[in-house]
Amino acid sequence: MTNTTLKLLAQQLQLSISTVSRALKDHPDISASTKAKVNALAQSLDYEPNAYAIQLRTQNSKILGVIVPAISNLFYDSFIAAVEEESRNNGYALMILQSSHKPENELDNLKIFRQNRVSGVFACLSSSAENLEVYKKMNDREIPVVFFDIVPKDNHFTKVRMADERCAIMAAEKIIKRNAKKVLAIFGDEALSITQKRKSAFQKFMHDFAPKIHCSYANAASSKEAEALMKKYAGKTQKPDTVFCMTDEILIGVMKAIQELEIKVPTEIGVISISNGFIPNLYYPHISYVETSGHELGKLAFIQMLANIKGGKTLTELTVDAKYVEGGSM
Amino acid sequence: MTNTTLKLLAQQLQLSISTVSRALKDHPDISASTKAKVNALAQSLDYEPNAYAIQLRTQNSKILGVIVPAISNLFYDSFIAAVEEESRNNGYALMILQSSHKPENELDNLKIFRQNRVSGVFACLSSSAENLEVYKKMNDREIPVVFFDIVPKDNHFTKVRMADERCAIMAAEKIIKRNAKKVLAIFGDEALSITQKRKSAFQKFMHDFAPKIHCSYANAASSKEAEALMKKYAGKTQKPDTVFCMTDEILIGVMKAIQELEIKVPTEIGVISISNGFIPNLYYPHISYVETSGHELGKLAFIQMLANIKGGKTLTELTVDAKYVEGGSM
DNA sequence: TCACAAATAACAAACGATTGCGACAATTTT
DNA sequence: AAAATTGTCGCAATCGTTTGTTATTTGTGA
Repeated sequence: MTNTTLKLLAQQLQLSISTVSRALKDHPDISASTKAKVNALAQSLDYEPNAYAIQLRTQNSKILGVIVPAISNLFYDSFIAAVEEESRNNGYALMILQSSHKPENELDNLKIFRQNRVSGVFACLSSSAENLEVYKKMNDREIPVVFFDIVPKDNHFTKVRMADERCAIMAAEKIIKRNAKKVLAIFGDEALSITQKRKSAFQKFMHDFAPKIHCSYANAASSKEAEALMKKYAGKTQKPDTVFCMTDEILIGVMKAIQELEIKVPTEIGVISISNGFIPNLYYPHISYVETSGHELGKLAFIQMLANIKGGKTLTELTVDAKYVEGGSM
Repeated sequence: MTNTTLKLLAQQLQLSISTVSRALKDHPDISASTKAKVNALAQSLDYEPNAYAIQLRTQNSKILGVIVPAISNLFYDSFIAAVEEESRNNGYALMILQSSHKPENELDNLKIFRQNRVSGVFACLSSSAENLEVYKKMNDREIPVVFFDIVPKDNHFTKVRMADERCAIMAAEKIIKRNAKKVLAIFGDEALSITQKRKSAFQKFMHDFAPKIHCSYANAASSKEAEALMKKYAGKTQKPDTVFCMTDEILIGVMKAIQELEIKVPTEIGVISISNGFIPNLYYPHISYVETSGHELGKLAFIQMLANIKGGKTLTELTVDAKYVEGGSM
């Protein structure tokens, strides 16, 4: 079946294309009776405007692009879910691509976005190497970019992220309150700015407010690494009595080690993490965590995007605040 | 900055638009020297063809649509990740929408897909009410639809899914092997065809090959429900010695109950589930499961889509086989 | 030198929708 | 009754690309 077009409707009604077009959008120039006829036929022929023709004309695609390192990720998929919801409510559709942590994919994806003339892009940097040139190119094309979660240092971009420093500090506060003596703090991929922020904030806070607590700092880029680290430290004579996990991945690895070694939580060891809550609540007792909500972040990002699209430039860095959720592991 | 178009290139080179267009795609009509000049300028002016104009001309959008009940789902997001990867490798981009289990969203989403003239749609039914009219409409428009996971009964569609009956039977086999005496089998949303298939296959198998084993069947649409069910059955005088969980959600609920009641796995109770493996491996001991890979299914779905797009109609139902993964819970 | 064929590039018509402007009637105003 | 206003609608250009057809140049053989 051939698609119904304005042309087809016009022919059948013995009207001009422009009249049909105007009738369909309730233009005052068109008489009520004509409008009725046009609408009736459009309905019965199941007319649906061709989005491509419209965008070619109007230069406005009503499509937003999203780049995440990986879709299969508890944080990002809740972010995406939120953005998708907001988008649909506002008449936008989403085009989602994953960089798989590879800069070359990131470039490819951005190219696809440019070719499809998306109205805006939500981007999460995939690597430490901030090749911001491409993003500047997007700005040249007047395609707004809203960075989320892992954002560039450069101040020329709109950014939304969790209050990373606050998260780390909240965790540190709880650790101090627990009267910990020896802490193992495991952070994520060292190259990422988000890791650096959290780590330095955590370190500074512990140093300033609890210099007597002995802290061991480590980085783990995967579950496996975290598991190995935990096992190593648990084997030492001076075992840690509290462990801090910066990400879900790390928490999973740490818990694998703890379960395998049959260390009791929270009596033998306290556990605290930064998470959206899904993983911490799978364990028993539930792991206490500082909540970072991908959902909240998604909503905020969308608001920023809309502001960017409509009102021109709004170059700011906004953060979503965190809150502590008591499990039973501290 | 205004976007570079063929027109602009043509003006600067004192050539016609058609010549520039042909030069860019290495058409034999154009001389090598002209091609070189055109390519050089296109490069330096960062020319990128307007996807909308192309699609308007060629009626081919190179965009595929995906509808899932929810993006935040361990199974679907691995499916999406796989499809996305295959798509990018084949020059397609993905438009992803979620129905949030609401039929009205499903309709809205399909409308968006039609308006954007996607080249094909991957769909997972969001409800028991199979309102297939919309999908027939897609077929009328010659937009191929590949159903995945939760598929319609109708044979006029292309479908890929897990070998649901096999999954259930494999689990049943393991339960019999374990010498279970009393089994609690919890299935998912009763209205879904996928649930019905798994349940009836499981029931029939248990009935035929182990009629002496006492089985209790139940349905749980959420984690909470599963948790409540497990607690209820654990409180009975005749406690189940084995529990089967059809989904990750159910497993999560069941494990909450088991952990809270401090029931020992696998000595006091055996646990087996159907999953992609992520959740089962978080527990200790690992939960044994029959593996259903969203990744595999995604790859298969993409192959089917490509066949549909290129070779016309291929109306078949393909299934991805499952395998049993030994944890330590049986 | 002329005719004839390649080789090269321009013309023009689509694809489907939007929109400023002008055309023509019917109606109102003076 | 002539002029101005209003209500309806059509014409035509435009967005950026593709592609069938035609026009122009260049080179070849007789």
